[in-house]
Amino acid sequence: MRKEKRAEQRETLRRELDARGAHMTSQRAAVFDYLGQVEHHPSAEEVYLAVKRKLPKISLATVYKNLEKLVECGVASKLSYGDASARYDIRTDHHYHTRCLGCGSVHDFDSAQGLELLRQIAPADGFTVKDYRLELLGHCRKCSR
Amino acid sequence: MRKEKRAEQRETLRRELDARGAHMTSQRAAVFDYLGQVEHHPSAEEVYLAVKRKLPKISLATVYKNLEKLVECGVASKLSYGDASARYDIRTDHHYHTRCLGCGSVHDFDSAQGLELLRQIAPADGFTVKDYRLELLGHCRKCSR
DNA sequence: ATTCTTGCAAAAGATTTGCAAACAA
DNA sequence: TTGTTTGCAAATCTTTTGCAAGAAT
Repeated sequence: MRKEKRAEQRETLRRELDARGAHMTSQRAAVFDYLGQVEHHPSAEEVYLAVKRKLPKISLATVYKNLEKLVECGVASKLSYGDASARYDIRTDHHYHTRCLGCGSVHDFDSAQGLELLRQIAPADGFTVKDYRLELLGHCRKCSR
Repeated sequence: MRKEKRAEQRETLRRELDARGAHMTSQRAAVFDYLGQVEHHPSAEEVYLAVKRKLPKISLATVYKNLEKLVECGVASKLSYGDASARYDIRTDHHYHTRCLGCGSVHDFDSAQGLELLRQIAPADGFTVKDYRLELLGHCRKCSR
């Protein structure tokens, strides 16, 4: 990822933290940066192990607290719809996920017409749709052989 | 639900159990029947509490084991994409769910054109789509006031 | 100076497992 | 009779919480 992009993301984070009277800490920044660096959507455990390499003293509880804070600030989202642990995603714009039935990996995919098509699927009877969650289950390139 | 339908479901269960050398027990039947009776998608805990009224000696572990076995037999499915505990659903045909952001309830909804529309959303690059999971988040009739 | 965050350990909630006795085939 | 299932308790896994010390504003 380009440097400008990272700086821009950091600014957004700072703004959102300020708006809530929250502080910026090295642990929080590290968790945030890691989410921004990886292509996939890691579990809290994975974030912990990764950030630990830079900040050996960090605890798993701190990682959980920070992930929750990031979601609260709207700079990350939690993908709880898996079988095991929750995954975290730095994107908050509308997109969907693929989940490999072989290795369990979760990845993004975008669809230009997606939202429009989903709107056509919406039910009527009294339910007000606020958001869509779409996950494609199948096999990734590696696992399909 | 009509009696014939219940009997038909039981037959399917029996067939699938036999095919796997599994046994039919009163606990297993009770768990299965409860799933077939309710309109919503209960958690293991709820199934446990309900079945306990008929079989006071049943344990939560047994309920978990049976729910897993039913999924394994293809006569129920597990809806793990929530924030808290998993939900179980006796339907295995293709349909979708609504999840209320207010009360957390999960319900079915069918869509005639759904599958066709979803196919149009599918990504290309090396991912083989086996199934779709679509959940609509919003507010049910009760919670939207 | 004040408020927030950290790290630790303990707690909590959901689910799984080991095992001897009970049950279904 | 043989293999499966049950019920119990203990174990496991993920996530949350209480709290005193440390860091950010």
